[in-house]
Amino acid sequence: MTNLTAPHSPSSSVGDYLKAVWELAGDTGEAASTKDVAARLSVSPASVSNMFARLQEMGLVGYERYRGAMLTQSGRVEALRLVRRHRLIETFLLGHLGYSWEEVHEEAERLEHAVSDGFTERLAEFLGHPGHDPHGDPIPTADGALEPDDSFPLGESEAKERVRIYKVSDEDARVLDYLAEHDLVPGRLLEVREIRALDGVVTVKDEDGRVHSLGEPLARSVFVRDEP
Amino acid sequence: MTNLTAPHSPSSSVGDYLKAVWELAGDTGEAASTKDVAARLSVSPASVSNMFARLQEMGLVGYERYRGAMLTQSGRVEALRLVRRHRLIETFLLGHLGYSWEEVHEEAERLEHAVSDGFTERLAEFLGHPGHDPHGDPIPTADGALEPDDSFPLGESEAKERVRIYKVSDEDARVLDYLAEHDLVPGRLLEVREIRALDGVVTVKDEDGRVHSLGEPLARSVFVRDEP
DNA sequence: ATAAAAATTTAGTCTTGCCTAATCTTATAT
DNA sequence: ATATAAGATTAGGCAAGACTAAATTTTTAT
Repeated sequence: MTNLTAPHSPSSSVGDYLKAVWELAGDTGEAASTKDVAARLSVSPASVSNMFARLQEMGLVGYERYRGAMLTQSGRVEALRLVRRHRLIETFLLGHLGYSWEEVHEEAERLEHAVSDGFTERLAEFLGHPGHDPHGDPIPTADGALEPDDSFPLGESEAKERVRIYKVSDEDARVLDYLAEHDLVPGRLLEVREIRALDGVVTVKDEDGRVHSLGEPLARSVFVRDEP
Repeated sequence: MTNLTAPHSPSSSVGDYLKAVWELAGDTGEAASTKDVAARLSVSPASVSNMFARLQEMGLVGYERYRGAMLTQSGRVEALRLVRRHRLIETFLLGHLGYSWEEVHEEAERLEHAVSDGFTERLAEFLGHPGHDPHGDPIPTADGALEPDDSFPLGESEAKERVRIYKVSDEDARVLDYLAEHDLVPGRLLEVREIRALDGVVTVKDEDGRVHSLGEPLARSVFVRDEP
């Protein structure tokens, strides 16, 4: 095959696996399981076993049979390159092309394998070098540094606290749409009124004085940090 | 393989071959030869024979052994979809991301296989639905119509004619750079002063009164139309 | 402690595209 | 008209990645 991918860039499949391992096990020191990676990539477990072995050959993961895989240093770097691409592309699609939350992930997933590092950096320039994507997730820098994320779900905060929305989970597009509609977006300052243990409903007041009652699924999707 | 390409979209290789056939034989009624396609795609002739047979299976080309391939109606539609993508992407890369002529082709070539039709149309919207790419080549419409191109090389015009630059050949980036620097870009109005048969040098005067003498390689790269 | 369930790996295929080497057709030049 | 050259095709392989089915290991539940 004519190699049209950038030099040193592993194939797009390899990248998918690395990113899946990163998303599942990240920097936790845990290994990602065959089953979880298979589910995330919609691929059979057998394919994952196979790929884990190959990734180890390439020095991108540490892998022990029946124990799962964890990223090596170079695997992490490679994964973060893809994450950077993905988040920059999402930022562009949402901010400039009018994509909805629903559509954006799939397109970005496809594009992140096709663009070069050169494209990525020019896009970053075009976007004004954003530090976070529209969900609030931090964008790794070109040299692989990632802002530490010490946010926690709104559901785990305490009444009376003042918190700032750091990110919103990108798992469910409907949740995202609801939150966006109510202006519960990254950067927003909230005052926690009540955390009801009984049903997990969280009541907050936003900067404009509006009060929101969020059930457990919503409260779990909003990640906040304490505001001094 | 997880199918991440848009529905109904042939694989990226298939698209490359269709585009190559279109670029080589276009609507001329001629067939594209194995050798030419092989050279254009940097692939062995054997691979081309193989693919021609497969493309015929799929109804995308008409193919006769030892005679080459020509696009069928549906092959042409598919090729033009890719050409549309390619030209829109180039327009974006050159106009908004600061790419140079030199870099743009390769990146667009890679991207055109990764983007969906949805992306393409949103990009078109973002760009203001341009009818031509920055070289002047017409961009096929979403429904596969392509503006007829009745331009001819500057070298074949006649002295005293007033002509307008329609497009510049994208074959040689150095030529492109020279022409851009001297403002010999699509849309420019020229008055042909002299066509010297001896060495093929063409002398023109541009809208601002500047006079340019273009040797045969340059005169061959500038395509013009008669200006009434 | 052990049987059953769940997770993982191995083994064997398939498809897409590419390659080289060998053969066959067509075109060209005497 | 025919020998040679050029072009195209066939045959046989290889690699990446995916799959299913069967075998194995680990975990869980009694």
